[in-house]
Amino acid sequence: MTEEKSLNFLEEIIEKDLATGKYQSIATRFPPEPNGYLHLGHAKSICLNFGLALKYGGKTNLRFDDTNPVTEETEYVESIKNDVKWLGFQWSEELYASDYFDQLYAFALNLIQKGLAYVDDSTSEEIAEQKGTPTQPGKNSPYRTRTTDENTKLFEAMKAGRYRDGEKVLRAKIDMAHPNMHMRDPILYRIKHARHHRTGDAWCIYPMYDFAHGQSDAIEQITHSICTLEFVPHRELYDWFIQQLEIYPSKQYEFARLNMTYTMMSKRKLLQLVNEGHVHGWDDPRMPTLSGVRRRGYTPAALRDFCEKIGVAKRDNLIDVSLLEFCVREHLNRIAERRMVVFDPLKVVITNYPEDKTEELPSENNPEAEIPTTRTMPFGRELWIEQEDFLENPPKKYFRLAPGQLVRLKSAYIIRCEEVIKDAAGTVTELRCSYIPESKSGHDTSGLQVKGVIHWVSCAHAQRAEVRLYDRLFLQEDMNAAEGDFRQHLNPHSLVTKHVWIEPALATAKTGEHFQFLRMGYFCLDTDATREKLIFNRTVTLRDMWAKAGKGGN
RNA sequence: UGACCUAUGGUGUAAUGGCAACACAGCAGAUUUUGAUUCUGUUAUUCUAGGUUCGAGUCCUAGUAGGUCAACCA
Repeated sequence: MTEEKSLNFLEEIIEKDLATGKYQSIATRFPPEPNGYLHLGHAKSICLNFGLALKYGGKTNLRFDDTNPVTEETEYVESIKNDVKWLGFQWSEELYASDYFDQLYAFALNLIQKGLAYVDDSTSEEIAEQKGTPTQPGKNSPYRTRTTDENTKLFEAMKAGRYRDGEKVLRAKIDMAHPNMHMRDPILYRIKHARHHRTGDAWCIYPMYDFAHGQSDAIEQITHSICTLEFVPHRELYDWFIQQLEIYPSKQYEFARLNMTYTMMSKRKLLQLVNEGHVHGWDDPRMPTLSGVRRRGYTPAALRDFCEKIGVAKRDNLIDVSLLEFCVREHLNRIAERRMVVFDPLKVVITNYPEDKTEELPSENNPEAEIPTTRTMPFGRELWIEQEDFLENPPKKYFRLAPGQLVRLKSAYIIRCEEVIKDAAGTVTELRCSYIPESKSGHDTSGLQVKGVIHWVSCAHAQRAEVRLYDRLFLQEDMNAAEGDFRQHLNPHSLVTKHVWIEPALATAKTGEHFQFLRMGYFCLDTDATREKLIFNRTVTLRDMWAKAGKGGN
């Protein structure tokens, strides 16, 4: 299989840079701000940055962009490291923008010396006023003409803590009429008397993103600094600092962020969902966070495959969530062991099966496995089957149980429905069936051809468990375009809890294991589960052509 | 009424001036002790108008549409 994969635009740039000898090897970085949990959008960035370095034999740093002490916490640092590792990537160095505070301060002084930065006493409102608008040029600040000496002293005083928050800022001196708003004397440093998660109280001035990011890249000699499209206008500033400071010329490249149908990726709004109790936490299995999808049962391999499949480009996109589900199913189909679980039980009594008899019937764990293994399932006279696997008046191509009709109990026998028992209200409460002894799975000499195969559990041996069924969090396909408050688009049925009957083998299920509940979907043990109370999350449903055709009823 | 980015099936992504392809989704069929998986087939695509060229999805110009930019956030 000669797989001639075409290159994405970043791979093309890198291959060219390597071919021309511009770089001997490449260096990328994944630069999250530790102010929240990572989500699927970050996964795309992680796979990109680490994937590129892996492919071209380079390195990737994990760098925390921690220049704003009031939003950042160590808790987030730990969860981010955990998520990156879980996704399957190993960073070269763990670094922090705050590692460079001394260096960044020196850079600022350098700019002041060159007459390219000044201390401004304007209020934030005044500075906003001076900026102008995209269609109108800005105005120079009255403090723009301060001398180098004055600026140096003032900036040192800012650092020394002689001013309150907001009293002064350090600004670059560029061009207040520049067509790019980011070039209109951007703020370099602001005063924040706040405790930083790593540097504590050592600093009361903190660099802005634009004054920290490119320089951090330069310090680490990042060759390809890859970020999302909204940073395109920042690139000019990024290059300007590097040029004026005469430091390593890292280059910034931008790609389109991930958008997914029925999903929202905004950190701020996700935080709102958590804080307002619409979900049960950052790791709620309905959340698009990595901790959420992990708990739900998505695998790192499936996520990496997904990131590979969605590709990388510069145009806005809205990825169909069914592609993600496809990737998850494809992986789980290979690795998940099969189990039988009855969600809505209907009792079946096999009238010609001895009351005191129990058989241990082998059932294959995974038909996809190279080396097949089996477990045994106890079979007895009384069984639970799924309510929807019986219909008193079945439509044309209904392969399941109906009065007088045959079905196979998976890995067991073929049974025939002989009698339907109902309660006073006319609800079916029990089926009395006969089994065909010669139809035993693996030793079938009955010669019967049965189209329908259903799952079951033995009443005498089945155990209880809770099952949590998840559906999309939002009803609107494109949440970026959704009108009104995003919360009004929440799906009220995104979580449905059921109490089900599980086969005995499931009693020893462990966290991190993946199962396919036959015909019901892929499941994993939830982190809330205990030995006494088993709880399973539905990771994803199975494809279901029958239900899709609307023939499943209900 | 500015600057910048983008425009290929329903959704993504390729095609690097030379036969518009791959995946998902959809539809149809075969196989199947999961109406799963697997396999086969199938529907559907270059924003518009000019230009360059033997030849344009690709290059140029203009238009149109969508997105981004005016935090002491990142």
